[in-house]
Amino acid sequence: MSYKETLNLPKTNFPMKANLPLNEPRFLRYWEEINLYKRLLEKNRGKEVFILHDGPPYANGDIHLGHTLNKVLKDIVVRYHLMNGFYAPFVPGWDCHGQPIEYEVEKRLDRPKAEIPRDQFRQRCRDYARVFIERQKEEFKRLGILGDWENPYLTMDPAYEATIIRIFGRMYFRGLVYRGLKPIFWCYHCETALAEAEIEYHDKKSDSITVKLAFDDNPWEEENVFLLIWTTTPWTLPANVAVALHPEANYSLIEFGKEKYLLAEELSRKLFPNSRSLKVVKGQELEGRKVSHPVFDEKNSLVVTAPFVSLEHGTGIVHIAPGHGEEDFSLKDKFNLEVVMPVDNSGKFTVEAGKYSGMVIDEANEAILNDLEKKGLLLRRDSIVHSYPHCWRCKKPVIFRATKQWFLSMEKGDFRQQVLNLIPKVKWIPLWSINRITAMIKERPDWCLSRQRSWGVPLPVFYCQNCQEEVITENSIEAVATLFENEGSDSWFKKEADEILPEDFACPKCGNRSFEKEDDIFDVWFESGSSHEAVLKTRSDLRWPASLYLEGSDQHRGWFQTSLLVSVAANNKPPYQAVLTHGFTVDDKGRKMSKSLGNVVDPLDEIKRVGADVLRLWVVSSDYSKDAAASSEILDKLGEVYRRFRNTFRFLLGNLYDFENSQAVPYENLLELDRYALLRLNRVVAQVNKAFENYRFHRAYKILLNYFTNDLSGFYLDVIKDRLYVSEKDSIARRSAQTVLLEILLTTVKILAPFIPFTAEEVWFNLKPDFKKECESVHLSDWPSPVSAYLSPILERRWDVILALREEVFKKLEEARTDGLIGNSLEAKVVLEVNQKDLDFYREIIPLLEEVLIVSRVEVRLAGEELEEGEKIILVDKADGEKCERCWKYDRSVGKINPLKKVCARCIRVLNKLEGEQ
RNA sequence: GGGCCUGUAGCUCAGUAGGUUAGAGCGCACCCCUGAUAAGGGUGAGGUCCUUGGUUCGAUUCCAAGCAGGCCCA
Repeated sequence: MSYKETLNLPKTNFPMKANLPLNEPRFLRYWEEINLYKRLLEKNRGKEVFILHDGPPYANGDIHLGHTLNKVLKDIVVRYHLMNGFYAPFVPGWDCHGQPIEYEVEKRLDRPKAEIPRDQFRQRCRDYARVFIERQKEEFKRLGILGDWENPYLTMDPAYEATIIRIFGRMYFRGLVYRGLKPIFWCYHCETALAEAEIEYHDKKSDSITVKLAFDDNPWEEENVFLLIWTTTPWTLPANVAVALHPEANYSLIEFGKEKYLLAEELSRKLFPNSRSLKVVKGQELEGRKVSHPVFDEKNSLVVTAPFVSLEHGTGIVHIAPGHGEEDFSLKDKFNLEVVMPVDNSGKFTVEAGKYSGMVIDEANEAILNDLEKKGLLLRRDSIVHSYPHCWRCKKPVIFRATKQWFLSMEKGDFRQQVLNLIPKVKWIPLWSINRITAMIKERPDWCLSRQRSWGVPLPVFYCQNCQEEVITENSIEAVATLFENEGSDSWFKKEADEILPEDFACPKCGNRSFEKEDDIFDVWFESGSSHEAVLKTRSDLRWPASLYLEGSDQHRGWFQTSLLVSVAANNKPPYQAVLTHGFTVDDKGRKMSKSLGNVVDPLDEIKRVGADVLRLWVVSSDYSKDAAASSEILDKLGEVYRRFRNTFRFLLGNLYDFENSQAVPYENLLELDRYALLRLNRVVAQVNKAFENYRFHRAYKILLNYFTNDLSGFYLDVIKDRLYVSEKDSIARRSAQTVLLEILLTTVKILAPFIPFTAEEVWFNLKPDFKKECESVHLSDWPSPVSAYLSPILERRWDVILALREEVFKKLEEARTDGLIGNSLEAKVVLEVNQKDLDFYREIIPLLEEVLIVSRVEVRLAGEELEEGEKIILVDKADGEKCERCWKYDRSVGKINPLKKVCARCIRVLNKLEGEQ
């Protein structure tokens, strides 16, 4: 006969199989229906504010795993704060302007860009950005990211654009902004500036020349001494202002016929194998000397040193023209070099180039070489095939060319030092992050704010048509800002200067009233770097400064830095109180993800395969302070972890099917084991809370997983099955356990809610309304805090002993199992032989031990031999009596009371009661 | 090439303020159960703590160099 139907077995509709890809969208719809985000803010209105300010992703392409890592971490922070009673709005944003979108739109044009009016082109860029904003929005929502998705901030919003203008004005009036030269990629065929991404590298055959330059103030004892410079661009020689040596390298003065040459020692052996070295000096020693100019007799050239000088090609001495090279330009400040740039838009030399004026650089190349030859300065002329930048449109070689740009100065008004002083006021997580930002601020050059592109916010600068003065005044700034606020920045391209400026606006310098508009737009980093101002200060529900910025470590150069610079320049304060940095996503071998390696994990695929909650579990299981490794195998393993959490919830739910709040047992009346379970729960809550406070989510994850595995599945839930299933439904033994089960369930489902919001909500759905205290969503519930009343050192010490004993007994039971003595542990009887002093303790807890060890009987007796205190001998034997067909325990009473029923005395009592009820 | 960071079991992570046999969860192997069942339980095997030097009575831990990888520069 089966007694199964007389047991209280678990019942629940919570399925074992999650089918997250199919079910998660249901919860998304539900959250939208109940307007969860708004409700959460309502709940905490007026409470302490916590602002996590979202760093805007670029509005291009689908989200990848890096976005996933970033936004899930943010979401956990936000949800944690919301459940903890903080007013924690989360306004997501997008970075909308910029070259990549412009490039994509340009690629899709059916006619040349020049034939399309600027505002129409910009409209296409705007449409393009919109498409991806909508796409990414849905993708982020699908990940379970909670936020104000109805009202995200966009850097292309008119109000946002207006803020950019006003901030620029503030920085300008503070004297931090100036106009200067800087070399950029330039295609003189298309007559346009090019961005890095518009450059293709192809092999090109170039001249490779070695030029002799005499020392102006010959420091050598020898006569006829020349320094040998090497270059592949003779046409840049008119712009020469310096020659650079490597500071650490050795330079050798060698004898060649009647002349003596100076060049890098290791290269001299290659170029002049049979020559004699007269002297060797370090590059450093020659710094500050002057040599004759390669082109203009009346000028000279300064000897400088630079670590980028190559000792692999040429002579180890390079010609420096800050107007035509980025590296060359970088030496400008250190050596106070002039930026000479005698080339116009079409690649023609200007009057500045003297006799070469009017020549296109290619013709000039020949002329310059001829002149060098005539003067006897051209030592060698070869050609070289090297990788050289080419224009993506016309495919012709491009040049580097200095043009007028707008800069934020790091030095004016002691700005750099001001920023450096403010860095320590921010909390940087992890700690090393402060070193990185500090080093970068220390070293960074002036910030070039201007770009020669179409898709962005125009620089609000006017130029007087009469005196050429650059005009930026309070009035002009406000006029532009207001215009952008009302009509967006496209209006800049639709209107003439006089339509934008106030009516009787006159040049402050000459009084003239006609102006031209600046053609350049802002660097997009300036736009995103202004977000704290454009978003936090303009929305009534937000607050400046932000409580936290949370981004990948690359943002030390990017957003962390640009935001800091903008904020200090405009407000004299950092825009954030704390900055949290995370690593990058890599594959399971620690390598970066790339299509060519074939190791890319696509979050959208994984959502369809394993679900967002499993993906979120991956985020949480990774230590974000280093790189996060992902692969489908790693995610599969997290699927296993997920099932542990899920099945435990299922068990908890199943055993509460007949429980009501009114049946809860007061703490004082709980069985000891159940009180101990509450104690453990509270230890876990305390540990988890500490981990959350320090943003150590992977620690919280581990604590919880260990708790579910060891404390719950491996111990408490396993042990109390007997009580739950076998005892009378309404017995105190059962209700005591259920009381604690409910507490465990409610506590853990809340704590796990930020990690796995979908599953937590699914659990919540399966809870009786009675348990939920009218919370329609687990996310609207309050975060659990530890209950100190549940902690008891005495109880804890007692159970340390019991659990240690349990471990020892389990080893013995396993031996018995291997020997074939028992199978199920209920087939066993455990005999403990102990020291006289321990006898009472163990005798007293025999019933507890029988339950905790899940054996049919425990006997305790005095050991026959001498034992130390605490020492014991554990014996395992087959249990006496017969197996009770109801509770499966072995007992001598089985079949004794009623020979027809093979059940034990305890079960008879329950059965009689049940029959009596019927 | 430079700055910052990372490197502990197959995987994800603890840990050692320098000191007996370096831990956990997962995975794996073997076993039990069949009343959490495409579940649950038990036991166990896995480690030159990246490498090499140095400091020390003693180094996975401190120092230096190197290797591998990541981010940012050049």
